Amino acid sequence: MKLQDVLKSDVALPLAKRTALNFMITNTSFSEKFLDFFKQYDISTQQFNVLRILRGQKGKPANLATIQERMIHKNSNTTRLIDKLLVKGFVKRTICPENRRKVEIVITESGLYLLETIDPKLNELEEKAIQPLTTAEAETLNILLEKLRG
Amino acid sequence: MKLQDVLKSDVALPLAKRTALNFMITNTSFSEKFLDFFKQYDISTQQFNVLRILRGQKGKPANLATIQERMIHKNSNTTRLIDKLLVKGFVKRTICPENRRKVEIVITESGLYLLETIDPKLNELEEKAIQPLTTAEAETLNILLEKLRG
DNA sequence: ACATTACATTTGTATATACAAATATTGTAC
DNA sequence: GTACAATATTTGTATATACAAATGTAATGT
Repeated sequence: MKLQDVLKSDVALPLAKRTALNFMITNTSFSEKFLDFFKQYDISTQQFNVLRILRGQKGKPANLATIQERMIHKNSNTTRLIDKLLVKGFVKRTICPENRRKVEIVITESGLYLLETIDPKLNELEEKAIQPLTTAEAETLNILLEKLRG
Repeated sequence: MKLQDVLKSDVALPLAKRTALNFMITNTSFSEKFLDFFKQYDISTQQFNVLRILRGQKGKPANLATIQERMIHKNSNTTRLIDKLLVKGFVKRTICPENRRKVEIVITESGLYLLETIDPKLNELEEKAIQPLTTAEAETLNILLEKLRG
């Protein structure tokens, strides 16, 4: 769908504004797909990301600051996000014995199992999402996105 | 900043996953810029978009359904969003006399003035945001984004 | 040892987002 | 003209996001 169709206008926009709008619109439709996907597993995109970070720790516990640092949206409330995962039994949280200010968070068996269930389905969704692009186009997009971040 | 630096890992990711992650990360840094920008005017990105839609009506009142249809995030609560703009004096809301189920929303002088103040500054921000790309790269990005939406 | 500062997390509060249910009004079938 | 369906918006509720203030703990200087 072209930008003009979304905006219901044929006014020519300057390149910068056009790019910004195209980017936001594409992101909305893109992130909605992932939101819908995770809904069936009753977790949010952020909760999934935290579980993935914890799995990457390979058994080593992570404290809140470490998780926050690696999250895509750093401003969300990590304490309450972990609370949600605790209630669902996907993580364990204990106070760090060496430094009682810190907490140690690890992913549970149940959390690992959830990730294993999600993994192949998510791969499918990702493949499907970039389907409209050829391999070369997708590679170009990656380069442009990294450049855009500066 | 490269994807590996963000993820603090050198594991090679499949193209689809890499693209999805790159896209989300870039969008986060991108939309944060706009969020910060609008903060100084004490409105949200969505509120600004609604004001812009209303200005596009050129005096013709818009009802809620019309606004919602043209919004980028269609799922947000348009009634309460308009409430906020009402309190700030940027819009007026009256019940449509021909069909009392509908409401008629118009932008006020104060709302138009706000947009005129914001416009040039926003243009600057947009220019600055795509600065890392050459004109040709930005054009390519636009094409790829539209393709990606399908 | 005591006060001060730094650190790590939690809590409070305001707003935003998402979706379902409720309300009010209009249109339609009989 | 009354019941029922359709339309348009509002309200309720739950969760998510954003940021500041509060809490509890450890480190440092004197």
